[in-house]
Amino acid sequence: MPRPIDPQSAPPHPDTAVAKTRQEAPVEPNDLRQRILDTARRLLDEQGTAALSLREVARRAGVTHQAPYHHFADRESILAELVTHGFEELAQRLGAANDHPGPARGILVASGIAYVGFALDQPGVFRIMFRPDVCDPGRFPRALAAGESARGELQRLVRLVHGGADDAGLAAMHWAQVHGLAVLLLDGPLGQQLPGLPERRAFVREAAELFASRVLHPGG
Amino acid sequence: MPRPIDPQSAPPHPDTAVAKTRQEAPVEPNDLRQRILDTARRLLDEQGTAALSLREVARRAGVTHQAPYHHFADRESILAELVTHGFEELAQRLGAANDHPGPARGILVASGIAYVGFALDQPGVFRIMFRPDVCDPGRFPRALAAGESARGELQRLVRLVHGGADDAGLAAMHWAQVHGLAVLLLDGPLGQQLPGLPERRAFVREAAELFASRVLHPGG
DNA sequence: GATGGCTACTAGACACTGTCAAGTCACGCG
DNA sequence: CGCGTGACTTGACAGTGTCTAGTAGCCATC
Repeated sequence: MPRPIDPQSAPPHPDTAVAKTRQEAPVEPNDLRQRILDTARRLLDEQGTAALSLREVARRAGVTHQAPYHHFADRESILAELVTHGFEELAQRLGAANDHPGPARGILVASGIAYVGFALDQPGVFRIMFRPDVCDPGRFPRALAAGESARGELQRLVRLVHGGADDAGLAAMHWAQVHGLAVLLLDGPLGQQLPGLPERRAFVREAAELFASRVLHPGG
Repeated sequence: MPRPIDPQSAPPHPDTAVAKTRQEAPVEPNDLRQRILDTARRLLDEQGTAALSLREVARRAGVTHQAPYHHFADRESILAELVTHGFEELAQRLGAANDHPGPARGILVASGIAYVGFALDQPGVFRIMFRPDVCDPGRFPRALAAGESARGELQRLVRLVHGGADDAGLAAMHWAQVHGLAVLLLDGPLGQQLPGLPERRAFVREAAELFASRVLHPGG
């Protein structure tokens, strides 16, 4: 009874011999698991969630359609792993922006650029990171935890920028701003208007500066 | 050769006799087309895009799995029709908010509430309105046009609120704010935090007021 | 009143999908 | 040597979107 691996548990890490003396694959350090993840991420970027089929992933990885099931419980588990990694990287990028020295305004702009930059760099993963129907947070606590770590960085940003204030409304406003910008650039009208990546990045910087100038020195 | 209906073309509107003297269905004013759309919308709200199957729609509508193909070219066409209606309703709601008498601040708040309110009222449709992989704007010009009409209302809002200014950056900032708020409330951490609809509406009002107060009286 | 076309379906098939169950094959260990 | 186990393969099943062929009822026309 070769039970499939539990979702989100650590990989078996079996140190299985690298030199498997296979004929077809010259190098292949064994990790089909990693190859599956990479292939899935590429397919996600190219064609979107709906088009991502486990069988296509297996085909591109050069194995049969059932091989992925030895490393992942089901399709959702693969996506959940990508989502988890995505949130971890997002948190790291936001953290780096927050650690940037300088005035609050610079931190704010850097953070916005980091958030939207992540979305532009990894559109496929970003698109499924906020979709409970694709990756149910209840089923995948590790993904949830990674998401909350990213959220923690955003709250740290708010404290840094607003002089220690820990206002939920302020935090929501910042998150909504960067998230909305990312979504509209990826899939909304802003994206249709700005097809090239460099233009998009320039626009993000501009928008972040505008937002910072409006939000940091309120008058009302 | 009973060609299926062109995508996004007007329905045939055949005025086919209401009194079809069917035994099973007592009333049924014939429009299977409308029933399909209603059923699809309900399924979309309940289970999301991935779970929406044409066959399930047909089953719930009490017809065979091929009946929908007489009214829609394919699955995507059904979704595109829902998206089109969604953008039309969104534009109408935004227009009503813009027409509201009173100061700029009130208009701004009403517009934000209208946008996010639409997302909260029609989550299933809202979720697919900004996903080109679900409804390709190139294939469905009517959906694209409806989207641009909503966008026009948002630009009108910017002009109303910022004294005639027609700044693309300002418009993007506003749209990103309300869109991000909607997405995070529906599928993001804000939604997990605020499970009930009344709390969500209250939060939206609060966030809109905060945003308005910050944005309308900048200091930088 | 029979004919033919039309609309609005039904019925069957196909390739494709995710997933379950059962094999297979090399390897390490007693 | 046998035996379990990890890493697959093979085969099957139900469910899906969509293509192709029908067919039942209505309409105007000859």
